[in-house]
Parts: sequence; C-alpha cells; structure tokens
Amino acid sequence: MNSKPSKSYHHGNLRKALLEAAELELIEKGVEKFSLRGVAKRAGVSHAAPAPHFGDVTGLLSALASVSFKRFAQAMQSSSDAVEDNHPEKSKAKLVAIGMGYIKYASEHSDMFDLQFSSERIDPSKAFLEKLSSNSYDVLEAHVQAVLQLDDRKLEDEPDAAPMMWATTHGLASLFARRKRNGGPQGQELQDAFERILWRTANAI
Amino acid sequence: MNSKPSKSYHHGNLRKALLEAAELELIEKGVEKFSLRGVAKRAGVSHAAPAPHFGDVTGLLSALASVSFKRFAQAMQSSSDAVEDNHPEKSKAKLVAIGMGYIKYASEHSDMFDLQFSSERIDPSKAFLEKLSSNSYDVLEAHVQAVLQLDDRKLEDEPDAAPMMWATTHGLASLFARRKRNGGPQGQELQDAFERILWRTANAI
DNA sequence: CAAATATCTTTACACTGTCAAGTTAAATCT
DNA sequence: AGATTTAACTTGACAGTGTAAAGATATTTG
Repeated sequence: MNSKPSKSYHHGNLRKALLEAAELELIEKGVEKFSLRGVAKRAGVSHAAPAPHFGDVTGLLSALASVSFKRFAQAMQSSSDAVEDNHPEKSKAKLVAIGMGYIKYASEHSDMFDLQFSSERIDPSKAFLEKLSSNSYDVLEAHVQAVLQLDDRKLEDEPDAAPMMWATTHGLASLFARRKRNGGPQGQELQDAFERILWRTANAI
Repeated sequence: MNSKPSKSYHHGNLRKALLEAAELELIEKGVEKFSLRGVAKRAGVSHAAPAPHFGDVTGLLSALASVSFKRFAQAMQSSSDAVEDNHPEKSKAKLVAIGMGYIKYASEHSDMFDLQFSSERIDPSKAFLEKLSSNSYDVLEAHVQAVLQLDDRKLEDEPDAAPMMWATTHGLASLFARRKRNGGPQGQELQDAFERILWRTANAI
C-alpha cells in the first residue's frame, strides 16, 4: 500500500533527514566549516549514523550537490519557459533567460552553487554527478542550437558557440556569487547589466 | 648596511620559508586538506611557529593568495607584452593575450588560482587582497579601454565592456582549471578554441 | 519463529587549529 | 655595556574533526 520506497526504520527516513540537515549546515557554516558531526546533531542521531547512508563526508556532500544540480537545471528550465511564446526574438530571449536563471540560482543559493562547481569536498567524478552536470550543460546547449538555427547554422558548424555562452554565463554567475558572499552590491542595476551582457553574447555566437 | 628588511632571527627568515612550504602543501594536498601543522613540519618548526607571523591559517593562506595575485597580474602583463608592436590589430591582440595569460595561469597553477577566487579559507576582505584583486582587474580594464578607443569610445560609454570580457575570460579559466583538476582533456585544440572565443568577445565589446 | 542483515550507537584514535604558558634570542634603553 | 623589554619560537593542553571497529537493536529474510 505504501508505494513510495520508504527506507522506514528506527528513524523513519534518515537519508532524507540528513540531506535536509546537511543543507542547513551548509548554509549556516559554509562549505569549509561544514561538519559531518554537526549534521548528525541537527538530525538528532549519533555522529556515525550518516555512514551507512553516505559513507564519508564527501559522499554526503556529493549527494547534496546532486540535489542542487537538479534544482539548478530546473531553475534554468523554468526561467526559459517563462518567456512568452510571442516574443519577437524568442530563441535568443530564451537563451538569455537560461543565463539569467543560471545567475539567479548562483546568487540566491551561492553555497549550493559553490558546492557544485568549486568544492574539493565533493567527488565530481562520481557517475551521478557527471550525468547531472552534463544534463545542466545540455539545457544551455539546446538553446544555443535553437539560436544558431535562426541562421541555418548547426552546433557542429559552430563548436565555440555553446562554450562561449557557457563561459560568459558562468563567469557572471561566479562574479555574482562572490559579490554576495563578500557583501558587495547586488542590486537591480547589476542584474540589468548582466542581462545586457548576455544579450550581447547571444548576438555574438 | 643590510638594506633589506630582514626578519633575521632564530630561523633566519621564517616568514618566507613558511610561504614556500605552504605553497608546496597547497599543491600536494589541495586547499581543502591543507594543514597548518603540515606546513610547520615542512619548514622544520613547531606547529605554533606560524602564529606570530600570520596569526591563524586564514592569515597564512591569505598571504599566500596575495603572492599568487602578484604572479597572476604579472603573467597577464607579460603575456600582453609578448604581442609584437607591429601587430595589425595590436590592441585587440593584447586584450586577447591578457585573457590567454589569465587562462594559462589558471591551468598551470590551478591550486593557487582556486585559492584566490574560490576558497573560504582566505579572507578576501583583507585590504591587501582587495587591492591586489582590483589591480588584476585594472590590467584587463586598461586593455579594454585601449580597444574601445579604436572607435573613439570610452569606458564610461560602455560600462558593460570590461565586465563582459572579464566574465568570459574568468569563465573559460574556471572551466580549464576544473578540467585539469578532474583530469579532463586540456590539449592545444582547447587552447585554440579559447583564443577564438576571446577574439569573438573582444570583437563584441 | 530463528537467522541474517542493515541501521544506528558507542568507543577509540589520529589528526586538526588555536590558546596559554614557558623559553630563548634579539632589539631597545638608559 | 649591561639590564630590560620585546619578539620569535616551543611545549603542552583542549575542543573539535572524520572515520574505523565493535556492540546493540530492529527489520527483513528464510
């Protein structure tokens, strides 16, 4: 009757609880001061309880990074979907929206974003992370392809287009995330500037 | 007579020795597993010896990051200087060279690069780091200015130009540094692609 | 209902950064 | 120059970390 694959147990569903506790720990302490024992304490279990579920701290953080990757791809996708169908430059607008979703996620969830892209405490070579990472890239690449098709070009003809768009977007996102971490300015003007830059880049591919 | 501000002492010049040991430690262990006691051991001193010179581990790593920032700006500058004076598109070629120097540094010294830009173990709000960081940016901005002047434009007229160039460059550099960390491909073709992308971006500002 | 298995706790260990109190050498001051 | 202050370094201690091993407990399996 209980159709969901419940790991029911002493605790009920510790794996999920640990992931939620880990996210809180990450937000409050940052990647560097993130502590496995702190997570266990938040979840109300002993410090060695996470081991059966995640192995070591890298395993837990990698699992958390995969949660983040899914939300990240989702954020890009829904940002793209929010572009109206009758937009005069629909394809490019969608590509820019992808970029803005990318940047918005980096700024609103800078800790999760940093965990994904620049933490040594995860293992990016884990298969599920490589898969999710390339999935995220594919979202952007698909939109680049749509833009190229406006001029009857293909991805194979323009192998630099998607990396260029990605690099600019990622650079802006890193810049924004760092700004936020260091308490720098992050107002609407900055967002507008980023959008203009993305437009320029979309027009240059 | 001894004109240099020698901190001569028991050890001779422990501050310098610690910085060199710290760089080795960083390269071998990575930012995350970098250990203050490991550095002290390398330098042949007790584990608390670094304290008088650097305070805590953040102080030592911040000092190391400032060493890296200086080399980084130097690498960009000399990469720009290597462009011949009679180059047909000298200004743009220099700007691209700046970017390639940026990327080359990130790829050849990925640990130091990551330390500068994405480690929580340094304190980027330290005055000397903010200074060096903005100095590095100024090198790039100055070259953007030179490119804009080709069309009688000014930095104030094009406030997005320098951030755009920086974002693309930084995005490519992060991508490259990560590739290297994860053992991905990093051949000449990739370098060529990056250079083409930088040219496109330089032409789009 | 017994046996096996997976989850969780407890205990232990090596390691970390940092603080406080000594020790030693260099610099400063009459 | 000799005493005193100051700075560099050592030693010892402490709380905290991750992880491995062994024991307890409940769930699943046979």
